[in-house]
Amino acid sequence: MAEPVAHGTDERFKPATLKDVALLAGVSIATVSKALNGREHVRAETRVRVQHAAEKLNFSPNVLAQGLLAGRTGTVGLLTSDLDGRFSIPVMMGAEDAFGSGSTSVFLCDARGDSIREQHHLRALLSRRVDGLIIVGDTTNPRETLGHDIPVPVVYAYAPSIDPRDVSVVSDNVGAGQIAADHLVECGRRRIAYISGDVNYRAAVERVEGASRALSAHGLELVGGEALYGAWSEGWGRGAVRTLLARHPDIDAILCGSDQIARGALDALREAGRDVPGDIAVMGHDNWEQIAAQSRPPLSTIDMNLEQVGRKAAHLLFAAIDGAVKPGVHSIATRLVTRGSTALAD
Amino acid sequence: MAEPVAHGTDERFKPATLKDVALLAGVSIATVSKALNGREHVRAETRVRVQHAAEKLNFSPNVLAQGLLAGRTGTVGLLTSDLDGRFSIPVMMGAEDAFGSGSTSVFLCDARGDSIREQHHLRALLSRRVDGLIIVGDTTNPRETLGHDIPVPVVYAYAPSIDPRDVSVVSDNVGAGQIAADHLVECGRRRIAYISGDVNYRAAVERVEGASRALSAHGLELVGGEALYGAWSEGWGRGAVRTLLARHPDIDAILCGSDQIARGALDALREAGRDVPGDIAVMGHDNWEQIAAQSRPPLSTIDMNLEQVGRKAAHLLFAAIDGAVKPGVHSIATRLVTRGSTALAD
DNA sequence: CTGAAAGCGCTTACAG
DNA sequence: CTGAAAGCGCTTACAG
Repeated sequence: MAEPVAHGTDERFKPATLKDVALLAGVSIATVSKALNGREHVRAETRVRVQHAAEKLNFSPNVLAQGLLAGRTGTVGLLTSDLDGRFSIPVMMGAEDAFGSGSTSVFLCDARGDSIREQHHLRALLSRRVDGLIIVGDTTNPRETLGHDIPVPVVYAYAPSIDPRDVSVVSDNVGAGQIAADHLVECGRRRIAYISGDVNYRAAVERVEGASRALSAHGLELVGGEALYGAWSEGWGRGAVRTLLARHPDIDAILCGSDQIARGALDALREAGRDVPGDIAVMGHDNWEQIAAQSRPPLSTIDMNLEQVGRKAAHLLFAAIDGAVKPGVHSIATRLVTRGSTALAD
Repeated sequence: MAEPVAHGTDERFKPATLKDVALLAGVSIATVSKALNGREHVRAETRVRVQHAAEKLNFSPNVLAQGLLAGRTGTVGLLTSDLDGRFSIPVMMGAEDAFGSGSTSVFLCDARGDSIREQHHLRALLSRRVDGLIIVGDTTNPRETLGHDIPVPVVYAYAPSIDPRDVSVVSDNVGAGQIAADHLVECGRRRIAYISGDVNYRAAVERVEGASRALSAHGLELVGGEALYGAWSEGWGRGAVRTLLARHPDIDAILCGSDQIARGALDALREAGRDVPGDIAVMGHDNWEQIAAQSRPPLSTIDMNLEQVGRKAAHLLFAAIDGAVKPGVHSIATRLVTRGSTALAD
């Protein structure tokens, strides 16, 4: 039985090159290139012989060399500030999916919210001659631009660039608030309170804005006249519910700025002996599966379609690589997901 | 004011090359190369002149061309089957961190658990002449090997390869169970029950095994003689607690196979009127921040040090690229994280 | 239909 | 100390 030996640099054979294939097939490397790339002016018989030789040698073309010639590498950089985040990951998945199913490979760089590290990665990516860049933010708040002296197209995803001349893709948070409020009204609710998250997040404010706008359209307004802002936590959700029940015991729905807040709200309502959805309906935002599906009752919420944000960013980047693209902020529609917490009482 | 025009392929200037720098500095491209790379045999004065020219042209060497010469690209492939997962992401973060802070760039590929897609990505990665590969699994269960006719070194992370001739890095799940049980015993608990997850997961079984072993060392055993296996969900945690309280009302601690299960257990205990940690201590596994820190009380748990798993995988890959590496499974120690749910009753 | 040659951007012996 | 030449692996006009 052979000793299990790990590969070392020395023993490892180099991959076959055009030259090797040419030698084996008994033709020139130019002919091999043409035969393998489906170019015309190659005799069918020759082409087959070359293909056999290539297969036998397990030949796969060196994409670096091709890229050097073509002036295009077929690579893009995905520069995130937060590999950790629940929100940036789905955006990256969408982008990876859009690129990876084609012949574009993506370089992953995590700047960890540090602009020094971002510059480092940016330089490395440009040295590798990526064809374009996607910048994935860690919050919905606008971020500073990378500038306009970068020699390749750039698309900002999730967090838009603060500079309107850049191309950005975001979820439609105003629309999300509207959809949520409309759903509650359709479920027959009229006394709707809003427990929002951290007021410093644009998403928090925009979702409230959308909800208020939708209620106005129905001749309604938020209970208490405005949303309660706090933190993106279950604790805040629980606390806010207690406040709310004391001040407005007759509410029939609570719209929350996030699923985590909603989860806290559900727990506090249950502990206060209020029935959901019979007595009070509850909704969240984000469609964080692990939270929303596991709450009691399961939570109706808004899916921000983050994978779509990533896919759209990828497509815009392709377009920009191929030519000009209209700058500005592209907004992706969100989607209602109904679960038990807003079930109709029929 | 200038019209905001997005870059198109045509108008975009090509990055400067050695030739451009040579022209500007009035020397040959060979001299530029030597000057910029700190090679000797260049007059100090000349070197400075070249450096100035390079700066002026914003020159950054084309790493593709360098790689073509060197036979090394300074890139690695990170092939995951599950970009979605709470567990694979931290592993990837660790690997990205270890590579990215050096001069290695990482290609991200998500196979989405599909072996066709995995083969597709594998081929693409090899065409790009990556120097090595890290395969990140989606569960702790061993996965099939990629084989041994791959021309670059491969390291498996999180999910080990089923083939002992491969190099794998995993968290020490047996050790995790031991640490958890030891902690409960140190907190003065003696009647410890175990609510595990899905029995088909190796991690579930190994954690139980570690806990049982640690208890034996203290002359104890699990309440009921064995662990309760179920699902990785809060619902299972709640249900199992009810069963447990009915059968063994005198337990003083519950060790759970995951934080999610523990979260369910905590909720059920509260609703049954049992005090945690006064009456019963509760522990989880995974240190899933969002769950563990937000439970009532906050949850003591075991951190699986997944970033370390990723970092270790990166270092092993480096070693393998530079020469031979001892095959086998490398196990990363886990770490106790104490919060309120096991606070000492003093 | 086939192949020799030039060239993508770089580095490295080797002459001068 | 400096530069002309060869070569990494490929593709693309251009001769034959």
